[in-house]
Amino acid sequence: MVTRRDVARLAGTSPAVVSYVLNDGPRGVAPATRERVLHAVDQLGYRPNRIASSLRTNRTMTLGLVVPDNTNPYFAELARAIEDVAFAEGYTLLLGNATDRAERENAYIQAFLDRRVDGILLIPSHDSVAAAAELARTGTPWVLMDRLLDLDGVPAVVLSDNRQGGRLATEHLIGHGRRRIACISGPRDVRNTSERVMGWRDALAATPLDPDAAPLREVPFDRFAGYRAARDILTRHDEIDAIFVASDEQALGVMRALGELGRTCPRDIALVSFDGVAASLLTTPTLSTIRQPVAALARHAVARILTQREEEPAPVETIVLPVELVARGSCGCPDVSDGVDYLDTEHEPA
Amino acid sequence: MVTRRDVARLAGTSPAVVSYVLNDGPRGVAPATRERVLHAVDQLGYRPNRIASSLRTNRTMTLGLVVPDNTNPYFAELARAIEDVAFAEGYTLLLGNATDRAERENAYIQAFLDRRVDGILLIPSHDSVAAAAELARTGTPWVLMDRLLDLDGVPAVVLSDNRQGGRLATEHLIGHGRRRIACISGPRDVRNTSERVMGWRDALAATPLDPDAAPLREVPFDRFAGYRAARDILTRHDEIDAIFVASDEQALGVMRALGELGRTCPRDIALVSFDGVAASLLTTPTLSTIRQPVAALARHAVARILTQREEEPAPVETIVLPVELVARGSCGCPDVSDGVDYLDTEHEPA
DNA sequence: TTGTAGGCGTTATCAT
DNA sequence: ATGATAACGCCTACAA
Repeated sequence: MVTRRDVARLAGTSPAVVSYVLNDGPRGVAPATRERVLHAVDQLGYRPNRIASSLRTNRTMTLGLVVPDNTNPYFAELARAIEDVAFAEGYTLLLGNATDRAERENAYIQAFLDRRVDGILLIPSHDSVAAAAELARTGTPWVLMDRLLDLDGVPAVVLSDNRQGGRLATEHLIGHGRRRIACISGPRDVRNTSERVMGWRDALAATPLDPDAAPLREVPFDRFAGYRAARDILTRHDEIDAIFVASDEQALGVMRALGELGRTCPRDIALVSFDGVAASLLTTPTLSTIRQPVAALARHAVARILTQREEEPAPVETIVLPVELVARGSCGCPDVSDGVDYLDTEHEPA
Repeated sequence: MVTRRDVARLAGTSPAVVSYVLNDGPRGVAPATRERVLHAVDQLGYRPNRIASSLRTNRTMTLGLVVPDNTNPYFAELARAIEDVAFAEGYTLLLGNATDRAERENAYIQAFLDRRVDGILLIPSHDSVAAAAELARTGTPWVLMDRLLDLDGVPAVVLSDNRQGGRLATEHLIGHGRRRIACISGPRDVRNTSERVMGWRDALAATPLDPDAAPLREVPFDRFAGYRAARDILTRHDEIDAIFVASDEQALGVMRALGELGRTCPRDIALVSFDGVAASLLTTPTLSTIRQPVAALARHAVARILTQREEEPAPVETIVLPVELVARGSCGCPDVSDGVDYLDTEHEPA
């Protein structure tokens, strides 16, 4: 391994000077020396050892991200957005998949802490975070994403306006003349989900349906669960003419169920879901959905961590970003029927 | 920050002994002392600093993974499988999204090398890997995954039997009585793709179609490209009655195109695709596909890296794993039509 | 069985 | 402007 020493020797100077050149400071270096150093670095193919540097500076230029399930397209897209902004800031991302299990979530947080990451972004799998105390103890900057939590000492939360999204979706269905609107939502111990349900209830006030008696299923965030819930609702409640689904993933399963039950979307059952993942453009009909501002969420979360490093106080704050209804085919709006629109569609999250 | 020193002081012993206890060696510790140390560790909530440890031992217990696009479900599932086995071995995964760009792929490899990861798993975005030389120079264990490469000094490659897969898929379509079978494949500079095309050509020998003249489109690995290619083929070649699509992602776009063009799948156009991602279970009809052995690929790749660390010689090897045809609705086999099968389906990769 | 000390490759301070 | 040198926290060979 080639170290700074070797470079210094070849350039006829001292190791410290090599650092000054490579780090542009904290002290100046004579142009001639600088030149010799740069040349030696090049010749030897020297690359500073970031481990040693981290030990010394207490910075790893690494961020840790824990997601409930990387295989879920929404988290995949969010992770990618986060990685993009982290990369642009010179950071590398450690990734942890909790696979929806608390122990694993915890194990990852510990692993990240042990590796002295500069910050942790956490999308919690459940309503509580076992490692929260540990997190607070070490003083590592962290933010909670996507979901609220009943927890003291959370420095910051970055999420979408879930309630507003649920309301927008449901109101839009009402605008299409639907009055019997069911809801398929995520597990009850995930807070963003109950917010979406509240939005749905808010909007239901304008319909004959009793918000407290309307069909509601709280099931896991995957297609299979969505599929099952839809079959269950539709076989029991014949009057239903629309469903608000709390995630695109679940909506995919719902569409499959509609097909099997001989119901046509949107004619018999209209649908609006939540998230706005790329896959929502590929169903038939295309999925109307509440788009979450993925890129903006990522930007805020990373920015928050980075500033937290520098300044001292770190005021507690909750950042709620607005969502947007994307009306396509599944709600009854015109579908993108001839490839033209479809071809030109930019599906980069805003 | 609490260090080993603090623990030693509280336990009334020396820092070295603390290490011996925590690492189970290399020397024994008297039971009584061990007890006191463990107690002190617990009381202080001490966690060893892995940065310091890494500097000393030259091991980071971290692996780097570079994928072309984490948003592609196949890579997401593969990444997850890799992470699973790495985690089980006590390793944490650094994730790099190349977003299909060579500079970014390169930047990530460099970033991983600088962080002294214990090994790198690389799914190359293109036909060449700029950082290959660097990789060889540092001696960091690495494996190539998913795609072959014309490259000297690649220590190991782990991939599926792409050609066999292409053949299986096409032969199955022929078994359904199809004779005019087009192919939508990945970009030409991605090698696994051309293998799949070769398999398709192999099987075409049993049909009236001239393998060299049969409709073939080589387009990017995303739905939109698949969509466009399908429209293009179907509007030009009226005789086509089946398509072998080189990835599930592209097949999703193909299905959308079929719908828009008024062709029914599988009646008018039968489809078999490649990868076997979870999403292939949710289309209507469900997608017949060549399933890649994701978990096995992950196991082999990680195992290879881990053994490479320990032993010296590291013989060059190419590990080709067999694929499997999953016959569902899109090829003309019975679809999973009433939820029962569907509900019980285990879609965990084998 | 236990304590001491050298060194991993940096960074940054202190003299020169 | 530059050269030496003391940490950073841990591991382990060596001496006691």
